[in-house]
Amino acid sequence: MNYKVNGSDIVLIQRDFDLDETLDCGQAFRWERINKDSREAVSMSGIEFDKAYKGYRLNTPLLISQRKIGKNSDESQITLHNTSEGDFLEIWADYFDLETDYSALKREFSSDDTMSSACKFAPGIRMLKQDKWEALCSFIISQNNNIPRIKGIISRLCGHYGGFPSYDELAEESVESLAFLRAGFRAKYLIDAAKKLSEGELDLDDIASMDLESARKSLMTIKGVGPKVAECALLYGMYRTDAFPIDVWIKRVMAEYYPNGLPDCIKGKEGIAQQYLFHYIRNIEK
DNA sequence: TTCCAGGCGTATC
DNA sequence: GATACGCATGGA
Repeated sequence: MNYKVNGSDIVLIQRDFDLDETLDCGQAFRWERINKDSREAVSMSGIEFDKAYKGYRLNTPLLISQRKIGKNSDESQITLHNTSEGDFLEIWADYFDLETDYSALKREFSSDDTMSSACKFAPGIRMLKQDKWEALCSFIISQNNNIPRIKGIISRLCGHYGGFPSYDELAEESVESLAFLRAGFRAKYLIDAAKKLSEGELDLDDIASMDLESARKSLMTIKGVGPKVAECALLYGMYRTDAFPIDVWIKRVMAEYYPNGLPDCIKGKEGIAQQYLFHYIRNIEK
């Protein structure tokens, strides 16, 4: 992994990484695109950028920007602002999955025509390796819900606690005390998940080490966690790339392109492929 | 007004 | 095991 430390910034040259496609594609809900005249942009000490986001992994904040290099290059300069080399190596390199070669991955996927189109449509998608608890909560909230409202609920949750609450904190709450979230019927599910973890009935590190089927079953003992949410918790929170969440959009993909099942070229990486397909089907028809 | 959103619990057959 | 329905909320 190639990077430069420039004062309090970390600078890398990357292909296969677009901030819009990765941070605003429905896998994480705490990233916000910032304007060029915002307070955050000014704090970047005059560094030029095409696009920039601020957000969090659990309770670590980050400001990240992207600038295309040259006219016809597919490379970008990615800058992580106001961070440290320690946080970069311990948190962000892992979070942004920088050790994975997405060019090679997309070549493999592209032996299938639909996957080839999906990869070309958004070549800068990467899987985010999110925190287990944050991902579980996020996708409990996601059920029968739309992305802007998911973001709103999570934003109110973090605003209330001054950061993402621990499961011990959430376990103390009640449906009434969580009314400010306006999460609807999902509030009781969050509380059930928090209680099971807080009381030690479940342990997300244990679940992460289980075989896929046992991990699914274990997660689904939480009220409000069914097949889809369990699959998302495994994929986004535990980087189980063989997990394949099927929501209304992926159902459309299956019906339209894969009536006879998924292609072999995504085997073992179905979850990553799913991210390209999800983005593709949601945006091509617009 | 009705429909829908990164589903799930429950009742019923 | 399959299918039908209700569920909180808010934007289109």
